[in-house]
Amino acid sequence: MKLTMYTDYSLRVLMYLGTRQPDEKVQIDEISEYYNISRNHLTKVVHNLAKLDYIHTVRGRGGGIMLKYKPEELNVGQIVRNTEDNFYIAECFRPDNECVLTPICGLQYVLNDALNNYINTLEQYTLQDILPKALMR
Amino acid sequence: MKLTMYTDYSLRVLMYLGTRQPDEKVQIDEISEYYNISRNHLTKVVHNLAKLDYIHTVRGRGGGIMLKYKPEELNVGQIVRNTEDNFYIAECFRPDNECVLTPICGLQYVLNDALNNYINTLEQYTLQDILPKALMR
DNA sequence: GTTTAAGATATATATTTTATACACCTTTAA
DNA sequence: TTAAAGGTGTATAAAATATATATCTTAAAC
Repeated sequence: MKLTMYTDYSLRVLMYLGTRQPDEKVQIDEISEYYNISRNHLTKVVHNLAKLDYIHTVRGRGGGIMLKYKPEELNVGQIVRNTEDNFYIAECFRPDNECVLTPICGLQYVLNDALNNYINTLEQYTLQDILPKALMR
Repeated sequence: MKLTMYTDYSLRVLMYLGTRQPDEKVQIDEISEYYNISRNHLTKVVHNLAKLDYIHTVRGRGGGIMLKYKPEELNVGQIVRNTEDNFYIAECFRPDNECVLTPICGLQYVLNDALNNYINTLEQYTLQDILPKALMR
């Protein structure tokens, strides 16, 4: 059971931006070098974060990215829910489910209950809570 | 975020056995046909369940497998914890972790908290609770 | 108005993880 | 001795995930 790198990287980008001044523009290159992640891959993560309305991107010379909200306004649970796309805990959660038990078994209910508690826990935290305790340069 | 088929199949085998009489031997072939899963693959799952002490296997002619404990004595959370081997939620949980944030960021604590609540929820259920409401033949 | 520095996007490739297949071994009751 | 059962190791396939390549678009600076 693990989250995708996509979610992992999304959180890291937001954390990176969260240590900066609210209106400070940061370049993707800087972040990719800091984490040692390919620039192209990170660009996609960043693009997705912009689509999700978490960050503001500015194209062209002098551009960069910045948080659109304050760290204490960004909920970790929401971020994970939005960036993680695969919540098919077991076969019975998939669209192509072929398990013959599905109509009569109680597993789905139980796994759903657990997953809800997982997300609910994450929702008790904001980006501010997980921010590194040092400025990242 | 999902469990491996290994865990999924393990639960299914236990559920299958749980609908039978306590001392009734069931063959792997029967289960693999019921679920449409390869016999060889299921054999490994079964073997693992035996190692984990959940089932009793009897080799040789007239053999088969059966639950070693009553369904109400088997905890779903324990089963998942024991059959699922990959709980590396994010890179910072892996032995080969290279994330530079690790020493200073609060993500691990938060993800751990959530995972604990996930497992704790599952631990509130027994095999009896998820058993199919019909006998499987 | 051309150059340069930034993000955007589509497609292809590689890597890793997960699942399955194949082949053969061991055990034990009939 | 045979047949029916589980056990085991290795190889292969499939799926999911991550990365690389290449090229495009935008906009400030000169």
